[in-house]
Amino acid sequence: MAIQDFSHSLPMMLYRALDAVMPRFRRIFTAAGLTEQQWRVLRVLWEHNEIPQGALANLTLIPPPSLIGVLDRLTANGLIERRRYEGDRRVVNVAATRAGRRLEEKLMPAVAAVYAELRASLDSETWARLEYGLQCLSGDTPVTHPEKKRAPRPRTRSKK
Amino acid sequence: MAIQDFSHSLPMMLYRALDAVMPRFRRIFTAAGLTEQQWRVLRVLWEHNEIPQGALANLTLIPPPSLIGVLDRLTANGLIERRRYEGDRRVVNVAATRAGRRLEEKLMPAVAAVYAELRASLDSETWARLEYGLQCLSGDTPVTHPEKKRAPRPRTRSKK
DNA sequence: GCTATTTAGTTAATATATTAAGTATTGACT
DNA sequence: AGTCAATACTTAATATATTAACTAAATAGC
Repeated sequence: MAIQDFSHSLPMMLYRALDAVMPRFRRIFTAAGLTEQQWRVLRVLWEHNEIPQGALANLTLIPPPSLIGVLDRLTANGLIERRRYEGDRRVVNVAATRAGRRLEEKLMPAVAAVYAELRASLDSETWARLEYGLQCLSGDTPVTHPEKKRAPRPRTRSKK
Repeated sequence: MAIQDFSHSLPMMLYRALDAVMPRFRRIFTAAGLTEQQWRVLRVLWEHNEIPQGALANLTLIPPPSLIGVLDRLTANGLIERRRYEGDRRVVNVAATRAGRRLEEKLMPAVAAVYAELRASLDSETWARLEYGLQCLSGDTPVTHPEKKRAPRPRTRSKK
């Protein structure tokens, strides 16, 4: 018996989930002339006014060599700007321009709506367990366990 | 208050999970001179002796325009071959050559080992719930519910 | 029988991913 | 101060993704 059907392997299930989920979002920002990676960069810049390029690569999951081109095109479109950090001249900081920031109000409502719709398509139990499993895979220590809600911390025992 | 922290959005969690999981597999088949997409094609061909290109695109999640090039390179390396199907001359069937099939015995053991290792890194409960959640997202009616069993629904493969 | 439409595959243009190598700074060390 | 290694980014080469348009073969309708 085969070790595992390829289509039901975890990586393929992850890819299929993304394939099912992303198109709905993509429609929104491609309509605004953005690619998915450009969207990710802006999304991060709205949360961090100014951020070094390396940190941006980590948060967007865009590999540094790819990020170069993404930032080039965003710069060409006047949505971001790069500023060399004087404290360490190897570092390039990135920030959204006013035009870049304006896109937040223009696009976030639609994206948030799709996200709410997506979330509503699963019951909250399934959603929570899914997030938990994904965090485990990512090596990200989850804070909440889907099953046992962490009891409100007992006052008598402070240490584990 | 922000609707949702970008880094904890479901799409980014899915991407991070893949980023965490894939490198371990990738090392194995890049060592054999295969890219990830080439690997996926072969993986499917080992399960289906001969398969039309469209079905191959669906199973590998490689978009048809990309598949062209992937198959070109696999053909150039003597690992697969394309045969036009005489019953419907629009169809191109793809099959692994002997050299392509030989790679299965060469690579599967290592891949299976990594997969077992991956699976062992989560407890089986978490794993089952993760799979369930991913199937829900993919619009794939799950056959097993992590908690309660459910009757399978008739399943139609819709694209788009 | 002939046309319009659909299907399976392909090509083209632009944007990204992947890997390796290269550059400029910085920091550590002798 | 001078060398070496590490850091942050960049460039280069090849492989894929995405979208639209295009071809050939099959099918539906009339």
